[in-house]
Amino acid sequence: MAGSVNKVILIGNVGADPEIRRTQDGRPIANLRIATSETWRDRNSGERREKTEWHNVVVFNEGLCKVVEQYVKKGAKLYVEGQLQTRKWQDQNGNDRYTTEVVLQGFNSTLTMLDGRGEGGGAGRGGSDYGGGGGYEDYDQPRQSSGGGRSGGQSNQGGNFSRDLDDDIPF
Amino acid sequence: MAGSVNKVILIGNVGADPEIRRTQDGRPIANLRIATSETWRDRNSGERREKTEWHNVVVFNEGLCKVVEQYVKKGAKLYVEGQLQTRKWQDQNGNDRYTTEVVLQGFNSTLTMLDGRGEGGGAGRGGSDYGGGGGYEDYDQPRQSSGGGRSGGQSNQGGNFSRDLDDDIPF
Amino acid sequence: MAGSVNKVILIGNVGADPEIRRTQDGRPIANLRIATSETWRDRNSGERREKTEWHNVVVFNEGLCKVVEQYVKKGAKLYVEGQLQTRKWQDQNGNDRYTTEVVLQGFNSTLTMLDGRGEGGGAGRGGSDYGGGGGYEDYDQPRQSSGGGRSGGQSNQGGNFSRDLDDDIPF
Amino acid sequence: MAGSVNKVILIGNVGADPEIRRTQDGRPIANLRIATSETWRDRNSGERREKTEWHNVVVFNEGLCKVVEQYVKKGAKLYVEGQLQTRKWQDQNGNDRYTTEVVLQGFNSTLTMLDGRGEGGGAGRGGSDYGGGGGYEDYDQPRQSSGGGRSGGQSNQGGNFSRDLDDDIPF
DNA sequence: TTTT
DNA sequence: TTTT
Repeated sequence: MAGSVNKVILIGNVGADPEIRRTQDGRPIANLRIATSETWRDRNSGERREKTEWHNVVVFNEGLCKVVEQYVKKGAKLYVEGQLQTRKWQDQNGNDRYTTEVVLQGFNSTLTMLDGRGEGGGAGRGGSDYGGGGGYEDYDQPRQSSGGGRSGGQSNQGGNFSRDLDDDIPF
Repeated sequence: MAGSVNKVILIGNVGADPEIRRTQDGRPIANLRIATSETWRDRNSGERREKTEWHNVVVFNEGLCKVVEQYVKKGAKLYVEGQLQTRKWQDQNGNDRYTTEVVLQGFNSTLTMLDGRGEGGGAGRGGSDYGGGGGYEDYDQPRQSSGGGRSGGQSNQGGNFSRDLDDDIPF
Repeated sequence: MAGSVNKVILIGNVGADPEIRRTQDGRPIANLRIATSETWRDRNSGERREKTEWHNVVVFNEGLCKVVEQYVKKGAKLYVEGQLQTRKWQDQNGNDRYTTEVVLQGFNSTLTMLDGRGEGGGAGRGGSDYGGGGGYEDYDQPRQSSGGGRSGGQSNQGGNFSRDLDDDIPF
Repeated sequence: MAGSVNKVILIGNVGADPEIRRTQDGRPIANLRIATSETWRDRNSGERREKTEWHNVVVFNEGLCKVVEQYVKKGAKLYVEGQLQTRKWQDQNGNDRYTTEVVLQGFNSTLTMLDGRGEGGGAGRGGSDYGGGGGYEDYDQPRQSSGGGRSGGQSNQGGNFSRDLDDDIPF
């Protein structure tokens, strides 16, 4: 289907220390429970009311898994951006069951810490600085370079381009 | 909890004509199935691959329900913006089951038609023009008016403010 | 034009205490400067680099203005959701100039505080509880009520609908 | 700054055939004008009113530039996701001027065609299938492979991970 | 002018 | 199970 978008944006708190597992070939998968909540004042009683929603978040992106592993603890406030995905499974009676998750995988997923908790001071976004994850690693590579860079067929790690304010590009 | 966000944005196609039901007190509820899909080229085989995800969308907003009722048909391409919500129910064996839906309810939900199908040419957004739905009905009311307008206690339907380009506000 | 979306989402810090002005007819307008920044590691030098972007945010929504007035101070971390808007003005030489701002106005604007600074404990979202702002005021009013509620033609302030987990609606 | 988000989402129509220029080292830059508009009914006169907003969109992402070059024409309806960026320049009198643009650059930018115009039937998203642009090229590469894949230092084009429905990962 |  |  041409022209499709599937995006979830959450800001909420992590309900428990994340679980991190590994696939047989060693890739990490992190599972998070994130709570969002709304408060409002009941129109009749005037009481304050609150409703909390719990979200299952699954992180496949390797760089973001490292961020989760190192920094995310119970209670942390996070911004996450991912996709909705429903997977089918069988319960012990062989009945089909469905679970919907927010999946962070691929180039347009993000996880950002919104408080300082559990950190030395850094933060995690898009896997930057963490090695594996579609981040800004080549954001500032030299554009003038002729030998390597993006001209080859193999090195476009994320497809980013750099643009400095003092750039000589006339636009 | 202070500072929480729960937002889903989908662009996709409607899988079937929507069902619209009514509660006992007459409020409409529309249910939609929306498909989003991703295509990519398999890195090894070079084949084009596609994965489709189906989403349950539930519309509680009355104005948006009217839009759905009048304009949304099978195949329509929609933009929807709502919230993730998981509800618990019991299956026939009394086991707890959970279903996650994208809920359009309240002031920051939107539904917009992205093709002309089934329409005379208009579109539905935020319930504008459809009466009940938190839209722009008062967007351009006269700000100078002293008698009516927003000064009363009952008529601020959505809390919008107007700002014209020729406004005399010095900012 | 049918089917248009104009949305900006920012998470950043406020650069200075907000200015709040009033129009001649008494409506408040809040101006905020919000900084977002990206950090990345330079691919060649290995140095950490940072780029900060400053955004002009204008709040027309009355409820959100109250939140700004009461709680937002220099340094606060905010989530804001609004629209892009470019306005034309003349400089002292009579030349046309253009300024692009993030405008919070109307039903799908949001401002949420992401830290506790400057607050007694509350938070501001969509103007809830603050009177004017398209929030959840009627979110939980009794649907069964026959006397008041949403059954009239004039009182649907925001187009919200309520849905409790223990609702008797069969969906 | 830890925990910052700068995101713009637009759905609108392209006002003119895009201009594509190249930097001195050959990288493409596409400039688009995109119109979004709102319609509402004037509360007093009952007339339908419309306000159109024009956005400057600059595409640095190489894969997305190819999509623009090949498929985007005047009148096309697009979904774009990028960042706000204000650049400073000098007018002919040496005065500082500022222009704010929506920049598509890097891993979390997207451009998707929402109509079939000017296309054979395909669509452009995240540069998928178009070579350079942070798309899904390696979405489905074999995870079991030991020789190539993501283990080397050169081939992680976007940092995506694959997850099939029939995956043997126990989660 | 914020923040880390 | 989080947070305010």
